[in-house]
Amino acid sequence: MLQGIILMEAKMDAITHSTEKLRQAVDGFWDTYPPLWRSIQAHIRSLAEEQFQITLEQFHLLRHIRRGRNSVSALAEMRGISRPAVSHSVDLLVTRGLIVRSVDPLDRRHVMLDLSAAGNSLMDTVFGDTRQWMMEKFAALTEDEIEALTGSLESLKRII
Amino acid sequence: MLQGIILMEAKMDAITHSTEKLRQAVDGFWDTYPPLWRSIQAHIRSLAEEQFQITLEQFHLLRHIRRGRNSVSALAEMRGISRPAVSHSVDLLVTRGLIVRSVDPLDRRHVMLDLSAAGNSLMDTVFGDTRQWMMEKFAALTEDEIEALTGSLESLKRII
DNA sequence: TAAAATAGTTATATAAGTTAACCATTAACA
DNA sequence: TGTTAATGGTTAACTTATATAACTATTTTA
Repeated sequence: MLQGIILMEAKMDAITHSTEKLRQAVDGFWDTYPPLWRSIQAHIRSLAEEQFQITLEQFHLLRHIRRGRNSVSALAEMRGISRPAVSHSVDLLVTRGLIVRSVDPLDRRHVMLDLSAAGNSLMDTVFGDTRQWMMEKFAALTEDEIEALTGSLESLKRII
Repeated sequence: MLQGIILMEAKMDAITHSTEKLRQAVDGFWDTYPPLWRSIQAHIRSLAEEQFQITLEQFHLLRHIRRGRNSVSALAEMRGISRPAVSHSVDLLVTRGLIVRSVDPLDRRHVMLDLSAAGNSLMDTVFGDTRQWMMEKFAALTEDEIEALTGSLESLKRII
């Protein structure tokens, strides 16, 4: 009986310990990622708006189209917004000549979206520039830190 | 001279190597962070909208006010948006009774923003719930991974 | 003390998002 | 096979979030 209590206490200690580390990771996340993400977004926004007159949201739509999400529904799910919202933004991007709509002959309900040549070159520029900028930022880390970061990103990707 | 060329090649190898790792980290970031952030935002959005009828943007304003960014200008800078945009959103939140405006007696240009009791309790609920949810997600990682993650977050925070 | 800077709001406009209602097409099934 | 249900997308009407420009009030500065 006494042994049982001791074991239980040991176990509770372990749980408390682990919970504390989890909480630390979560709080670290909130301290770090939102500001980092905001600075990346700010960089992209100024590039995209100044050089190409598109908004950040439009950039993200183009990004997803480039990665193969080529229907309104898929984009809506990916961005967590409604289909009408995507439809509307797609309108703007088609008007600006950055994407093209075409009907899928295999399922005529489905509208296929693709980047135009202009859209592709815009993305090459914005993404290439942003990657360079991020690499310069990350270059302030040591080799070990970079490796640890890459590993942590892999871990996170697994649990999404 | 020959030795010089060999050294140079060795150095270029080293640079290429490091650049490759940097690029890998940056690409890993883009593969991981946006979907993770999106899922967190989706969680908060449904909580905030369903239980409290506030938008995600409003939640983030409340979050910054709670963390001590108590002026329109500070919030605008923090969120990377214009002061009128903040001013407008603050109006909505004041109307909903979640924050209170008061004039700083030391500088009467400055409007001080604070969470009301209702605003604080809303944030306790939403943030507490979200933290719990994230801890459950992170619990799928091993102890080592959690420690590596916390370390990586520290590294990133340093370079923002 | 006049001019400049700072903090915020108001006015006006656009983009981005919502839900509801709708059309066209395809799939399901009785 | 012909009706019904489901899917993919758009349109309509509305709200929220954002911008820039112009403004008021206050404080700082030269």
